[in-house]
Amino acid sequence: MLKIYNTMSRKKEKFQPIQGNRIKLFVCGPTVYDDSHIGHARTYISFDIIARYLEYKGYSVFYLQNITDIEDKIINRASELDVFPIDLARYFERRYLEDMQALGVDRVNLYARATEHISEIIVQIETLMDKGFAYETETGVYFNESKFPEFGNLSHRNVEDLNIHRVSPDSKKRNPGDFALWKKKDVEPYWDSPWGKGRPGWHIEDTAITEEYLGQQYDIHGGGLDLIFPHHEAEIAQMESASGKSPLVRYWMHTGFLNVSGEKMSKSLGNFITIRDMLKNHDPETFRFFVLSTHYRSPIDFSKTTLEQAKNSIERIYKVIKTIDDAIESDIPETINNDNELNDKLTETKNQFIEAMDNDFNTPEALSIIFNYIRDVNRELDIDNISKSMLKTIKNFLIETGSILGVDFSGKVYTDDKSEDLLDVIVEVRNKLREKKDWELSDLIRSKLKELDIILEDK
RNA sequence: GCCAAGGUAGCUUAGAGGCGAAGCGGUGGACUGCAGAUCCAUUACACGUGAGUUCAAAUCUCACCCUUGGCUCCA
Repeated sequence: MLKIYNTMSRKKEKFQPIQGNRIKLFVCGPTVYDDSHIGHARTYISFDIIARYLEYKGYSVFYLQNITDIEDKIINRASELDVFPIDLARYFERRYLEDMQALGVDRVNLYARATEHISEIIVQIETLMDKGFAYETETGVYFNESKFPEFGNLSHRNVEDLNIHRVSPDSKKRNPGDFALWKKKDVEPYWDSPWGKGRPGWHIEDTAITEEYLGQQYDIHGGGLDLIFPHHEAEIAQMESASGKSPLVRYWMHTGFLNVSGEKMSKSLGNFITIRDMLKNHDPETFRFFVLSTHYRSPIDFSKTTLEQAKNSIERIYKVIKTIDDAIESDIPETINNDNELNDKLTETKNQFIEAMDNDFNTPEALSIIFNYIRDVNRELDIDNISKSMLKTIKNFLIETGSILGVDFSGKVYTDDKSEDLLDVIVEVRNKLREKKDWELSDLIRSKLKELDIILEDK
C-alpha cells in the first residue's frame, strides 16, 4: 500500500486517487530565463521516478508541467541582452527540454506555457473579482489575503508573523500579504485585459493551467521545498477561492534542496552548476543514481566525493549484469535445483523493493535491497550454482527495476563500431601472447590501454 | 526573532521500541601468471550530550549542545 508524505498534514498518508486509478500530477516547471541547474535536475528527476513508479503500480498518470515564459526575470534578462523576452524564453525553454532529455526525464505528458493561457488566466482573475476575493488598484489586480483565512496552512505559518517581517510593502495594497494576479504594464510584453494592458502575476498561471487540464481539484502537486511559501500558498488561495472547493490538491509533495559541497548553491557564492556543466563531467546515469541514493525530501550534497561514490556504486550493478551476460553465454545448465531457492529470494526481493518504494518512494532503501540481492547472486555465480534460465530471470528483474528508477542498468559501452573492432584485434593478439605466457608484453598492452582509459580485465 | 530539517562507523545514506544496515573506502584471505572483478573475513565501541519512560530506547519524552535551511527572487 502506497504512502505519500503530504506537506499539508506533515504526515505520510495512504494514497488514494480521486478518480479510479487515474492520477493527475502537476509539478511546477522552470522560469526559463537561464540554463537550469542541478537543483532543478534533482527535483525533476525525483518526480520522474515518482511518475515511473506510479505507472509501475498500474496507475494511469497524467503528468503536467508548466513553463513560466513571462516573468520579470525574463524581461530583465532580455533587456540586458537586447533581445525579445519571448525569444529568450523560447531559447531557454528549448535548452531546458534538452537538459531533461539528457537526464532521461521523459514522463511529462504535457508542458504548458503561461503565455498560451492568458485567456484562462484572465477568466480566473475575473472569477476572483466577481466573488470578491480580488480588488483592482492603479498598479494591478491583487488577491485579498484577508478573505482567505486558510492562507499559511501549507507552510504552517501564521500571517501576522509574516507581516511583521515584510519589507516595504506596496502601499496601494490593502494587506501587505496580498499578491498580484495581474500587473498593469503598458510596455511590451503586455496583453489586453479588462483591467487594461498588463501581464499576469507569477502564481496565477499555475492554477489557470491546472484548472484547464486537471480540473479544480487534483491528486498530486509537486515542486521544490522553496515553492511552498508563498507560491503554493497562493495557488491554494486562488483556486479554492475561485472554485469554492477544497482541497485544491490531495497530496503536496516537496523535494529537498541540493547543496554543493555543503553550501547552498547560489550565483553569488560562485558554486552555481548548470545541468550542462555537470554533464560534462558526469554521465546522466551517475547523476540519477546520486539522486536516488538520498530520499527525495532530504537535502542532498553534490560534491566530488558523493558523485564518485555514486559512480562506483552503480558500477557494481553494471558489473553484475555483465557477469550474468557472460555466464549466460557460457556452458552452464539450463535449469538446476538451486533455482527454486533463488526464485524465492527473487520474489522476496521484489516484495521488499515494492515495500520500500511504497513507503513514500524510499529509493535509498530500495537500492540497498537490490544490492543485497546482487550479493546473493554473485555468491551463487562464484560457485557456479546457478542456471541459465535463472540468470535470465534475474537479469530481467534488474533491468526492469532499473527502468522503474529510470536507470539503464544494462551497462554502457563507450565505443563506436570501428574502435570496438580494433579493440577485439588487440585483445585477440594479447590472448595469444598470454597463451605463450608472454606476461611482459601482455601487461604492457594492458597498461597502455589503461592510459587510454580502457580497462581490460581477464576472466 | 519566528519556522523547519537534521546530528547513525573513515565517507555517503536508510532505518524509527526488541535479530547492530546498504553502498563507497581501508586491511587480510580465496581465486588469478599478475592485475581487476567476485566471494569470504575484517575494519568498524554505529546512532550529538545528559536525564527520564520501558522488561527493552538509535527509535518515545524532556532539557541541552551543534549543523543546515526557510521567512514573499528561488526546483
